[in-house]
Amino acid sequence: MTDQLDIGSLLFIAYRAMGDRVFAAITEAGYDDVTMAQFKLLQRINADGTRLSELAEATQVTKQTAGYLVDQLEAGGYVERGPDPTDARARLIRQTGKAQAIHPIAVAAIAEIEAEWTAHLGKRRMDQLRDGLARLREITDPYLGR
Amino acid sequence: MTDQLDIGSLLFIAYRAMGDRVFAAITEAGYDDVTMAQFKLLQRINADGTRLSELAEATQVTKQTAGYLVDQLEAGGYVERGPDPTDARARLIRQTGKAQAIHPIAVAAIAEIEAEWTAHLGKRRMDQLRDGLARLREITDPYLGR
DNA sequence: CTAAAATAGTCAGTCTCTCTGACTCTTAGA
DNA sequence: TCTAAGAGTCAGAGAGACTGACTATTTTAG
Repeated sequence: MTDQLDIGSLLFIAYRAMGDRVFAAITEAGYDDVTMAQFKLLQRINADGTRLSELAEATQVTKQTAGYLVDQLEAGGYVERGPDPTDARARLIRQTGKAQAIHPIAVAAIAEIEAEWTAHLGKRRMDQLRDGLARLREITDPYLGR
Repeated sequence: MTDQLDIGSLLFIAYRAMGDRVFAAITEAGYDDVTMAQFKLLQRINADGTRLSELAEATQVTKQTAGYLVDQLEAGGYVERGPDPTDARARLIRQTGKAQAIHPIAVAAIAEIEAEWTAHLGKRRMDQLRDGLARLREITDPYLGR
């Protein structure tokens, strides 16, 4: 059972390996008050601002959980809540400059890890892996039905 | 940022999609007292019995966390703790028949999801995906250095 | 046009998982 | 032998996730 893992466990092992290292890079760069859960949420906020419900759906947590994480990000100065001009019930969550500064750090860490993975798998297999995962997202990302 | 996700997020989305469904299948089959965290641990117990430290390392949690989960699995009748004949400090954790009965349910659920994924990607791309992930495990699974 | 239903978000409470730190018991090494 | 390392447990704390109940606004149906 240990040697022949299912594809789900294989996905998790790779995800975890990358996630831990990207997160470590961000922490080491001085952003040590952002947690993994907060960072995942941050990644799903787009430039025009994103609603709490959308973030909750994208990250597959309840609105309450998303609200809890946004509270913390707001307290840390990473996001701002503003009104949504099209709907007075809703509020738009936007990244601040502080949050945007994290982006290049994450990108650099990801590039480094991807380079290691490419060195191990070879460029062709790495491209196939990325392509397969991107296509799979079409049927596995609930948020893509937005 | 939402449309062009990094490979880490892509891995997570696919993992989550599979994990949720396998877990739902197990729950629906009546094993509704097993949690996701417990199931992940269960998957890493091999036929000869596995030490707590090994489980902790394989699932990337502390020994305390692994112990907490094993306590619950033991209370639910899914695992048993026995002595390790080769080392009196250690104990071997073994799956009971009840835990083994979960296995075919998980396998069936995984097969169903993989069939859907194969239908979407095509057999060639699916095989490449599985192959890529398995090879990646060589450098991303800390437990493989056992 | 108004009343009912749906949607966006918050507040309160709880539970699970995870961690750190301190401890015991056993084994292995100098 | 006796000291260091390893296996596991106990205790305490915090993060993140949930359900349920609530307010305010928008949409839909009659």
